[in-house]
Amino acid sequence: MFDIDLMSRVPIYEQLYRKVVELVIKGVLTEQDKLPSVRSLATELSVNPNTVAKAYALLERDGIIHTLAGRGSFVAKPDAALIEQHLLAEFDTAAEHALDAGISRATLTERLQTLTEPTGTKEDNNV
Amino acid sequence: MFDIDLMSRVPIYEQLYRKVVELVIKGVLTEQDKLPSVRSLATELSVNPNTVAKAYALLERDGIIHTLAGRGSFVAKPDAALIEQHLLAEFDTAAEHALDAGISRATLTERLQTLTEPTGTKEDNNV
DNA sequence: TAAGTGTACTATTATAAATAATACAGCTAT
DNA sequence: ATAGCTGTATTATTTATAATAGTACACTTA
Repeated sequence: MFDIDLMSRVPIYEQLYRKVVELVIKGVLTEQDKLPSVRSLATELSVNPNTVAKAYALLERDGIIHTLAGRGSFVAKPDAALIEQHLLAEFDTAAEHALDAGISRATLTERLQTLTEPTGTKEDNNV
Repeated sequence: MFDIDLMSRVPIYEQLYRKVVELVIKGVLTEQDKLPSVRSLATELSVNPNTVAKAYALLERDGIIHTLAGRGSFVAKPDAALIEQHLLAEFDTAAEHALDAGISRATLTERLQTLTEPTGTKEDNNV
């Protein structure tokens, strides 16, 4: 579920951050879902509790999760607009790079139509 | 020309690598163009010669540039197909992430049409 | 009260990028 | 030939930061 790559150049705490964001985006984690405790997740991943705590702190800072002292961390009300904005920005960047390199808009448009539909990660409610 | 960000998390040698690739893609650097010498570029960037040498070694390894011992480093025959493949792969990834998040294909297609034309980096031969 | 929660703090270790200082071999122009 | 460029290679050191380790505190729940 929260599998990470210890060999990656991107820090573990950042991998965890992205993983949670991804799970929220895909609807696997929804509002008020409880995240694993800092200590339990650290144990599961064979990682230091501080590392998990750092990831949770960043998620809290960015409003992805919220924390109740002594109770745990929970998924906050997802800000769909924010997430969409982020994904569109990444899309724009990639598209602009391609355009700058001389790849035609038509080529990208065609390509866009051929991409596979999303896989059933969102509980298959997209029929 | 080869400006880099010393504060970035991405290593200087990798920034240099990407910069050269970008300049080749945009046509600013073309076949047989001579790159600055390891020592001169290192001085210009206030960076250690070893760092520039590492970037050049990677560029050589990937066939972006070639080296004549004692003469210097020169831009190799650009493999346009390879570059295009790389850019399209990045485009696909960004698009798929957006689709996975529930953003519609139509939204992305529309967005693609509104993106600005490439700026005049390619010597304005794109009229 | 006991056990679990997040948080905070300091100190230490591990890793990798970057630096520093040389040395070597090939080319080029004088 | 020689001086001054080129790229390359090597070793050691410094620096930055991620990750670990250990502890303590305040809160909540059973």
